[in-house]
Amino acid sequence: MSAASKQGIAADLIALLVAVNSGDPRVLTIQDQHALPSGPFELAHRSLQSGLRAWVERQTRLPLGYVEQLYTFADRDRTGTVDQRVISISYLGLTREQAGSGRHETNWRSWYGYFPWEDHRLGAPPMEKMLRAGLAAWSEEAPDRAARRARQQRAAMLFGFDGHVWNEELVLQRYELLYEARLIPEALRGDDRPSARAATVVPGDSMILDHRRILATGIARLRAKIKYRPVVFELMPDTFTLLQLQRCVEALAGKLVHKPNFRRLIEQQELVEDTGETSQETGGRPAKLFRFRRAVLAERAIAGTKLPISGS
Amino acid sequence: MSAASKQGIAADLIALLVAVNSGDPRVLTIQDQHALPSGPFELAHRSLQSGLRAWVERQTRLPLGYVEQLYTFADRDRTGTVDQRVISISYLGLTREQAGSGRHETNWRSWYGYFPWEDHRLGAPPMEKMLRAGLAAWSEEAPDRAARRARQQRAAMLFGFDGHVWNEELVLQRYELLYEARLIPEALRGDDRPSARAATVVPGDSMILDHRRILATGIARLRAKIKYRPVVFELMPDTFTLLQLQRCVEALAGKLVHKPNFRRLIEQQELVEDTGETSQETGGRPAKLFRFRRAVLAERAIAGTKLPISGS
DNA sequence: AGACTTATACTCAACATCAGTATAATAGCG
DNA sequence: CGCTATTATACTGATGTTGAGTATAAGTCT
Repeated sequence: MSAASKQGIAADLIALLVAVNSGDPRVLTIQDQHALPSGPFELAHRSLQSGLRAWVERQTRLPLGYVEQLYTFADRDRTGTVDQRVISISYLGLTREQAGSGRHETNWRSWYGYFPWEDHRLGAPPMEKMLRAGLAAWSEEAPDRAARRARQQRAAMLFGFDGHVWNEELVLQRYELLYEARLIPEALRGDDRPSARAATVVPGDSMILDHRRILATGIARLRAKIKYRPVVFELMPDTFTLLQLQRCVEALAGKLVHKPNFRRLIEQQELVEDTGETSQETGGRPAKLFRFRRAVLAERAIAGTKLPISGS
Repeated sequence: MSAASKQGIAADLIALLVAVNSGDPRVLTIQDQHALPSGPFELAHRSLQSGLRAWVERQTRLPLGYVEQLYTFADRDRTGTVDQRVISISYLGLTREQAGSGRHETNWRSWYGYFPWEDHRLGAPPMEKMLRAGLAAWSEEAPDRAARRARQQRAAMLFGFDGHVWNEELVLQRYELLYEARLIPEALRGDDRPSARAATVVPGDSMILDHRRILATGIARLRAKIKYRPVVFELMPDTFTLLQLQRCVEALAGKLVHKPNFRRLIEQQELVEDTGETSQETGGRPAKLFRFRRAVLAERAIAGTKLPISGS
């Protein structure tokens, strides 16, 4: 049945590189642009992943620890340009923040600059009122009563309105809802009708093409993954205190966790080992410095680990 | 940084279509070939997923319920052909088994024909001895003692040797291990050295190109997914008994589940509703017939559901 | 010295999970 | 007709996990 199409479609590899610095999860963007770094997939590459690793490490000199494929997109209506057809294969990579020393100038930016509504560490963010109003208006536009109710329910579930619990993993679904509700600029591109001017546009920077969607996919994946795989450690320095580790998890998850339970789970599972040293920079009692037990990657890269992400 | 490569790379959409029939999970293959149906991605398609849906429904007339993207491959060394470079974007689709009424002749085949070692419903399968021996031999080939131990441990964890528990989700990792250990024919392709002839080749049909890897990816994804999303119901007829549902889950998971607990979880979560009818075909006491409550898709397409996959 | 901050250890209730057992309703058969 | 085999369905107790709270230790800052 196969017989691949011969009509020359181009393929781009897009890298979503994440680091966490002082309680701020950041993504690498191209200087002065809201764009993720990307490069073409070439015939010389042995595989997609090795192709990505190759040019990222060459161009940014970042030590790429963990890398995983995110998603492959080729939507006609969401690239902005209509004529050219590109398949975008996106990857998530975890690293530690360093000066971008590659040929191209790069920038680390907080991902909450693009998704301010995703940070619930200090409770519901201030713009939630605006979100709520915008979504309510969109619900009202539904043709009939049933559709109206369905929209309201969907919005409430995703954003935690009306007693629904906030689920931090639904980043992509929330983004897609806002897109559908035309509350973000990407949804209005290439539409010149006067009606295209949105009544409300929600705060948060947008990105070129569908890069903000890729970022949403990556945040969602990472928020899910830290709960059952020891990937947080890829973002930490060699030695760290348990509170630093907790702050890193909280930064990613966008919500606070219960300190005693967090410590219990980390220690129970023997994910870390004591270095014998302590950190004085806590402001209070000095904290033990720990080191990730790399051995667990071999022991249960597989079997699974658990991080507690619950209420504060 | 971007600027997509202009060098005409072809993209294929590959469909892994799954149905369950009388305790047997099956995949749609091309008649008389161990190959998954695939079609080219064309410029006319609005998106990758809609492209896939279009040609699958046109060519097979199957009602595609649930569809999700699996993975995108472009490995040079695993396609068999070296000259041509194709990006394979694979999708998983759930359906109900029907006569393939499309233009191309198709076949439903048990996926355990390709992965006999993945069926643990009756305990460890008979070929496990052979697997064990093959993997032990591979471990011995390691250069030093540490590497030898690492190989042994990896094999034991993945296959549940030496007191390790069998984790049914690690389908892909097991396949990749067997590939690395050269215990499956795909690993020997394009290698004409005499040493390429494997001492042992494990039972189980292989497929063209890297299709067996795609199948492994799909089985793994599905086994993980049924635990927290109500996707099993896409594979069930309109009404069914709880035991039928259980058998379906067991067929997918490749292991038996505890009946009382299974029933409790299904009913507790209100995933199904009573139709009032009963089935006489049980051979014993007639069983109530249930229907999937489609409403839960709206209620918590999102919030999550749980299926108990534990010991028998 | 005393207030404040952070680290670390321990306790308890609520809940989910695992596994086993008991009873009900049918079919098949001598 | 009554027995057994088979399946459906309901209940029970032990165990483990999770969420949340409290108490104490060891520093810094004023």
